[in-house]
Amino acid sequence: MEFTFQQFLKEKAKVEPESIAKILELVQVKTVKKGENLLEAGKVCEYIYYVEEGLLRFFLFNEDGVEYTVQFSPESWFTGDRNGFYFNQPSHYHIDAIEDTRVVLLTRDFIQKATDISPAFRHYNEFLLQNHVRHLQKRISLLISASAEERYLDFVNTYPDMLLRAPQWMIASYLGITPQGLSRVRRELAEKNFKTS
Amino acid sequence: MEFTFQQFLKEKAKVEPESIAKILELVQVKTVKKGENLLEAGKVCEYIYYVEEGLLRFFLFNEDGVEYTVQFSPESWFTGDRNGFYFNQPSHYHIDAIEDTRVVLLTRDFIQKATDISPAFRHYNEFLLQNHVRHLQKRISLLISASAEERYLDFVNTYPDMLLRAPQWMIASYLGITPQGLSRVRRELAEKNFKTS
DNA sequence: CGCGTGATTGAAACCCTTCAAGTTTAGTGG
DNA sequence: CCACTAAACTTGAAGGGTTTCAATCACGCG
Repeated sequence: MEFTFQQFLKEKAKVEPESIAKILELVQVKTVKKGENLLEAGKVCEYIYYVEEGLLRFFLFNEDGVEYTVQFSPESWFTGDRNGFYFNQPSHYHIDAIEDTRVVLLTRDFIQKATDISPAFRHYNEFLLQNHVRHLQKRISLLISASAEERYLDFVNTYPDMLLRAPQWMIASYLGITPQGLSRVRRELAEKNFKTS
Repeated sequence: MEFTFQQFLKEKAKVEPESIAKILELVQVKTVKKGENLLEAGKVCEYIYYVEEGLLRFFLFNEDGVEYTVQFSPESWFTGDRNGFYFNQPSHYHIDAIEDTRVVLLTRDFIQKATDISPAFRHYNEFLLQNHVRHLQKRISLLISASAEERYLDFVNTYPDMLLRAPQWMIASYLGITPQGLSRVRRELAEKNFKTS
């Protein structure tokens, strides 16, 4: 489950071995308890977070006070308001811990230095951003064209363990439906599977 | 209306004057007539397109053959399947010309060279990607939380001239509603405005 | 003129929400 | 470890927004 930043640098980003120690010197680690907050709307997002262990949620409130979950970030994922971070502007988003979580904090300065030190890190950072775009585009396609049931099935496929780790109302808020709506979708799927099995 | 790639490099990207000629040497210009195709699903997107004049549409078909417009690209916008382009993979998307259009073709090789030649270009390229992310996030927020009417009003605000340039059914497919749905939204808004004026 | 495409309108159907209960589950203090 | 409470989940009924289907209207173009 756990996947440290060091492992990430070595195995995923394939950072040059001689650079790994240099990069690790530059980061801070922080632990937060379940329910604690890492970013709130109105503040500038000062870090990109790498999740070593635990689970974070990236979300926002609309003007009626209703929550919308934008992203779940389990182990080995990055999160943060990349836009507010990049443009140095107050964020519209919140980040909370759904479980006790250990994160690595990446500052603007860190990313500057790490991309200078390591071409592999620079490339992987670019890859991450491209991947993020791909993820967002898929989400838009689903929201435009798929029913609540289809979106739920896709979610289960993409995040198989999230059902066990996040409450259902958060998942509903990710899918863009109400908790009651999700409850019904699940019941209907259960009935279908019962009939066909 | 028209905004050439040269003007873009100079005024928007603020490319170093001595680099502009070098960069311009590396690009090709292409013209397409209304209705012609620049990219189709299944093929690898070989170019990022800069629109000097005209209007392009970036869209996809779902499995039922229904079209969904992902993005409109008028003058001075970039388009292309950045993901397929970056990962060198077949695209899921199509790009068609809605009007007679003149585009500048940017290859992978070009972007590599231009970012080497000009730090300003590299920065602006990164800025574009970040901006793209911002745009996608806003679209997701709207799709999750806003009604068809709210999405339409936001669209009119963002693309004021698109109503005159693109047929209504394309706009509907961008908003994630049916052409009939959009027609009704427009009628209801017209009735409201009539009452309050 | 006649054809095709796009826009509009009406009626019925459908998906999902809202509101208002209940039921279950999880956490807390005794 | 149990009892209590709050939060999460489920369920039903009614309602709203949007789609679907079908018909009609409007317009540009060969």
